[in-house]
Amino acid sequence: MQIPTPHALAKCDDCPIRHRAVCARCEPNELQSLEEIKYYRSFEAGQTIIWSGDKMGFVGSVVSGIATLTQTMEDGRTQMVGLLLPSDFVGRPGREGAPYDVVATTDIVMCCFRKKPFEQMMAATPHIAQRLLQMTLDELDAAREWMLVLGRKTAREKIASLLSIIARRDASVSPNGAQSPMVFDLPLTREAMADYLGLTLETVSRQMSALKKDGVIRLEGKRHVTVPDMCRLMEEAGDDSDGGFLV
Amino acid sequence: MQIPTPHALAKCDDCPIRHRAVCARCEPNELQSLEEIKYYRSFEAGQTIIWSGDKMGFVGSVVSGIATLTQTMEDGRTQMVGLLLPSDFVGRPGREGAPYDVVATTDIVMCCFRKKPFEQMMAATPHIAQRLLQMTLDELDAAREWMLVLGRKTAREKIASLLSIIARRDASVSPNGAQSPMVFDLPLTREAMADYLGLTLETVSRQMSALKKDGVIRLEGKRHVTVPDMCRLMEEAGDDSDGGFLV
DNA sequence: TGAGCCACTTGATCTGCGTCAAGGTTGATG
DNA sequence: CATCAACCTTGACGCAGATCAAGTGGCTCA
Repeated sequence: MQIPTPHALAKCDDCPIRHRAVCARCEPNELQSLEEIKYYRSFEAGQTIIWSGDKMGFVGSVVSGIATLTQTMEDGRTQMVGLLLPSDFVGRPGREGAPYDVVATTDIVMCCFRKKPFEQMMAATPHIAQRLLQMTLDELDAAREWMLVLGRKTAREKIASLLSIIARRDASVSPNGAQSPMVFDLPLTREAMADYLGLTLETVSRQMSALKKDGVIRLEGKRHVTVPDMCRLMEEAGDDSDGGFLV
Repeated sequence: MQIPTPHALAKCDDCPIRHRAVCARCEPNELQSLEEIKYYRSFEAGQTIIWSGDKMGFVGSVVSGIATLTQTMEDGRTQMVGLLLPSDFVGRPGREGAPYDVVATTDIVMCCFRKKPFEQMMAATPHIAQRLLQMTLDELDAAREWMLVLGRKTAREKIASLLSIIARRDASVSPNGAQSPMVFDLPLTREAMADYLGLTLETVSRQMSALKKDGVIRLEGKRHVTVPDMCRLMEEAGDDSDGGFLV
């Protein structure tokens, strides 16, 4: 597994893997401080990174791989409440415990900072707190957008919404951008998709088949998706918004 | 309408109406700067405070009354994504437009700061950005808790969850705290409850009747609710969490 | 080569909630 | 006091999606 250079991670928006908590505008001595408290952790697919309620001694960014945030009721019903893709930030400066399980769904590498020193640094470096505020506002927007999906959309619209989010998120990373046709690999099992969408895995499977039959998507194997026409997909999602920041 | 004194609003956690964006720890000159950019606005029940997409030139706190954040699809389906009760913060420092409609559901008074000067002040006063970050994390937790409600709970559980949230929120304000039996007035119509819960108003009405028949709640009129046993209500809500910060 | 497992698909049936429709209650207004 | 409009309740019925169940394809491992 190749680890990106510290330098690349210290950059922000203009870097393919944006370590968005910190920023190219940092002074050299700030970057130096970050270097000193930085380390890498990797997890295998299926491993739980943090259990709900546990203390979380670090904050960090996803370097590669996928993780999910999930909540579980006593009787086992689960709802995914967040999807962490590369460059996404994890952690809650100023908070003790984690409010939900964080689970690696693929092998994953994270770039972490020990929490205490990071918090001290945040207190001393105003623009880091402001940057985190902006990122948290983004997450809040995504969560609220998702509330509309969960509360008001049909199963077919839910699937189309999820595909559209993953496709767009993928496009923002890939070198050729948002070209039709879009091609990507689903990072989630049918069950994980169901947990994200408040559906059962059978319904997910049926709706995927229906979208395929209707030519909205093509499927090679179970995970490799081709979207011949993104506009069509977004219509199916009931999405008029021209691509708000979703996940 | 009696307006609270500026002094009360400038306090934070220990104040009954916590103007949580600022804080008792502010220096006198910071408070003075806040005074200079502060003003009050009131709206009538039903009035839209901000339309989705419009520029929002202020940030502020709810002083009295209730407002909702709602998202709407082209075909008219709507989902409430936030409920603003007294002391809640509205606004997105560093952002231009509003991502959803903000609607007054009762007559409402807000204490506002013009956005530009507030942002400047935030840049100059690190602890304000940190305080806003904490508040935004709270909102994010609430939104994610709500995703579980929307995605996985039954209609009956949804209603019980909403009642439990409002009751607890009410208790944290009222002088006698969370005593059983709890008594409060629903600040929402059946339709607004439905929009919050991803249900129809008929289903809300039916489930309210069912909870009443089963003795979980008592109703005088349509809005005045008595909860003889909060534990019972929280069981109905499927809530094991001992009262996380929800709305 | 075959056994076993996992992720997924597909079918049959059931049910919770939406939809449509008909009242009931309350409070404001002339 | 009558009228009207919100707001709410209740019933009958239908359907989207859950549930239960059987089967498929591809992978690993012996």
